[in-house]
Amino acid sequence: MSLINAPDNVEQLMQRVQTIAGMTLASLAHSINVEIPENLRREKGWVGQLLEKLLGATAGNKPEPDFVGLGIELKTLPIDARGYPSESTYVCVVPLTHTEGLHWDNSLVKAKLSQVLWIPIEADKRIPLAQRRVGMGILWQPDTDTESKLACDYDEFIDRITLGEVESITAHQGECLQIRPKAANSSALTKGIGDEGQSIKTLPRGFYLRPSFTRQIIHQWKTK
DNA sequence: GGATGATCATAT
DNA sequence: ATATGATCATCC
Repeated sequence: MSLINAPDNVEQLMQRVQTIAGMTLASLAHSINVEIPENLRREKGWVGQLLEKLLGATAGNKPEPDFVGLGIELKTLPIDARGYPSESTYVCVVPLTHTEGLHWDNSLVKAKLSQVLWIPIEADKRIPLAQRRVGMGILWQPDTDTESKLACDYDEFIDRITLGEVESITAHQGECLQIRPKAANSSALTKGIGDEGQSIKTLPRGFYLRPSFTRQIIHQWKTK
């Protein structure tokens, strides 16, 4: 695989983004000697990892934005036949212990969502993976109203976790964000807070952005 | 058909 | 086990 350095500045990053826009996953993978799987069934994160390599993302699996120096998080966005996101977007792991004093302003969710480079990717299952094209990236920041909605969701979730209600949180809660399991399987457990304040073993959870949320981002971009 | 809960690959 | 990259599979 070829080695691509981290971009020095936003302009350089966006120039790379523009260069790959319109290209197929097969040609992009080939350009850096990455093998392309038949489908994503066993490699669900393959597209995201390909884009990280192409654009020089550096965070790896560390809990921080992908382009640390630029404060930019990279997210691929699977786009359906109608031109809108078809899946939720994973943000980061949900803290399930030591949640006292946690709030939006000192959260990892805020750090990651303060500036996101969304890369739309064709994801219609009728298109073979190799032939799917990459769209033009969108450098996005939440507006004031959007950020307060995110903050509201986040703080409510943390409140419930602190109160020992983690096991009764479902994906129905939250306007923009939701909490869902994020684990290798249903027997992977982590430490959490029980309903009597005791330590319990529970499923690891992740924060996700609802498709309705990312749909708005795409919609705003299309109509501006 | 869409959303929820479950799962897959990889690195540390 | 925890974190990243996400999509899959099933149920409603």
